[in-house]
Amino acid sequence: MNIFSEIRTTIVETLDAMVAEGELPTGLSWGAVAVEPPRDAAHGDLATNAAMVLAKPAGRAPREIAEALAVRLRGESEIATAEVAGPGFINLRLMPAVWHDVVAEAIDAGRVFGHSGIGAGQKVNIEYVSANPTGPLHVGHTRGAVFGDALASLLAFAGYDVTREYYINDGGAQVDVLARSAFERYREAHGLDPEIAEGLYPGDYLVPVGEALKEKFGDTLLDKPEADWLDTVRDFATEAMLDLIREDLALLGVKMDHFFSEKSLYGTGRIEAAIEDLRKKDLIYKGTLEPPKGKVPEDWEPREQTLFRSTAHGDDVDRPIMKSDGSWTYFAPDIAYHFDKIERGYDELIDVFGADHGGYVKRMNAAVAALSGGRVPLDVKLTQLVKLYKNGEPFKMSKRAGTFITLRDVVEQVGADVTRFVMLTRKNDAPLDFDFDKAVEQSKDNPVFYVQYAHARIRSVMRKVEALNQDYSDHAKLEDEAEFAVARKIAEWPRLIEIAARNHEPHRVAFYLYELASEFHALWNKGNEKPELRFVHEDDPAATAAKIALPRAVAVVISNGLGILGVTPAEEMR
RNA sequence: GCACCCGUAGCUCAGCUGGAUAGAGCGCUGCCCUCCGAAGGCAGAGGCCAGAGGUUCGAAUCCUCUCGGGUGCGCCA
Repeated sequence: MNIFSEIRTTIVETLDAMVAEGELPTGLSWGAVAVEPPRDAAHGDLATNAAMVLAKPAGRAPREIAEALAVRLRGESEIATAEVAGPGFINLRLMPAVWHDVVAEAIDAGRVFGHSGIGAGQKVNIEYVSANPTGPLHVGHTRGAVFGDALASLLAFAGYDVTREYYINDGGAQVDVLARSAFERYREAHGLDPEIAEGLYPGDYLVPVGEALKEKFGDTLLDKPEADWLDTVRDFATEAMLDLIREDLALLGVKMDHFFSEKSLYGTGRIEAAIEDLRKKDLIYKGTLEPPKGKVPEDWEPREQTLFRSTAHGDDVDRPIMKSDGSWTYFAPDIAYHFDKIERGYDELIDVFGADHGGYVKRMNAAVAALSGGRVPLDVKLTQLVKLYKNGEPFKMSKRAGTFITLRDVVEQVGADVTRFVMLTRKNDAPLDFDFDKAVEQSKDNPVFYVQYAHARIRSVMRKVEALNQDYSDHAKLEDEAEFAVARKIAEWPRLIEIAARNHEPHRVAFYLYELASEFHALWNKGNEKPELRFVHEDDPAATAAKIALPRAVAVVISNGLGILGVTPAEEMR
């Protein structure tokens, strides 16, 4: 049940009646008619812009339409008052019974409260993390992982059929570098001095890989030329890194449905097939690119390359898909990968990249548009940098100094729940400050705590009620403005889900939960002055039954919201 | 040089695809515990929404330009 869409339906039906009775001209469209929470709660529970958007097409003054519409709306059973205000808004107040029903429905629906049909079972593929399998995940990946995972949960909650996917970049030069780095650790395991040349990965997370290589291969690889061991070591090390990454993701509570290997595209004709598809659409040609303006690379020289005509689909320049030596650029398997996703029948694709990959958005969009013939939309979400702080001081990361912060470091220090929530307290495309100390602070400055605290308070109350053995029903009896404020906020939940899902913005859920918690804490505190607003009345079971429903409904929504964010609701604060 | 993202209270940020007098938190000022968890709550002060034009009943939101910050720009992924 979504109050806003229900009332909108009522309004549209009323407008239809006005047309039928000649009060409005025929041929009007209701598309722009919106029902929203008013900016100022003093205006009412809901507001509609119907009169203003219809004024021009109907050729009537907005306030005139508003008055006529308001008169009719006052006759509706859910509507208590309908007032015309400002340039032609109609402010509505709903009958108390409506809010009582909202509370009852939240409790009754439980974990499916807020589920939406807007997804309509459409298949969405969301690709995230996709870090190179060359080492453990770091903080930047953490944000992408949390964002992608929460977005996936949000879309599933909104009725989409979601696949969570990780693209393994195991086909390029960087996994060869990994192999050489691991080989040095393998030599080290045999008591030889490792030569970690410039450009190799120096991290000691490869030490165990070297030992495992020794375990498996003994000294049989030791004196062989690189050409003999490269494939073997690369596959071994890549698999080890993937295990590491899977462990890291598990620490965060992220579980992928599918890992897709770039390497699996090579030697199977799949890249060629994707490129052939583009070629048929006359989007592949040989040509020479202009050097980039401004910053020309030192070794620039014009080369003829095989190019994808991405400019035909909105890119700024055409992009090379083949190197001058005839091998594919990274972009070619990327095209093939997205072609594969399209062929798997997804209705919509989402890619979550780090902001430093912003330059690829247009070409990916161009590729997907071309390959799917415009059928499949691709939304690329970029996650901005995470700046780490400790005690309010910026925390400098340096691979050399060994102060490189990994996902594991963060989760071990503050926990997965806190990590996830904090990562979602900012829009994905805004930089995020992450302060280790503030993240675990138990005060209202800390939104994680603040929301958890509200839930814990409710659980505490419920334990008390259960101990009293009092009966309680789903039906609330709301009297005070603070109670209605909480109920109104609960009623916004289904609408919020739709907005957040439509915009691919899970951070909205985090902000909403903060607001809901705030309304709840305010009501709780009001119980200090007005004992009748308290939830538990030890000697009056009827009063308890009337008051306990609202906090139960709040707990349902917080629990559902945190569930989308991947955060466990707290039973108590310790 | 070009493209993308960003610019909102002293600070950190929301702002529901164009709505009313632009909202929170921190910080500042003043209040509230014989009471289910005060680990909270209430109230006050604080704004030319970077700037200038434009679109219309109406702009923080859409378009153009300017200024300022970030990111990226062939044979690395």
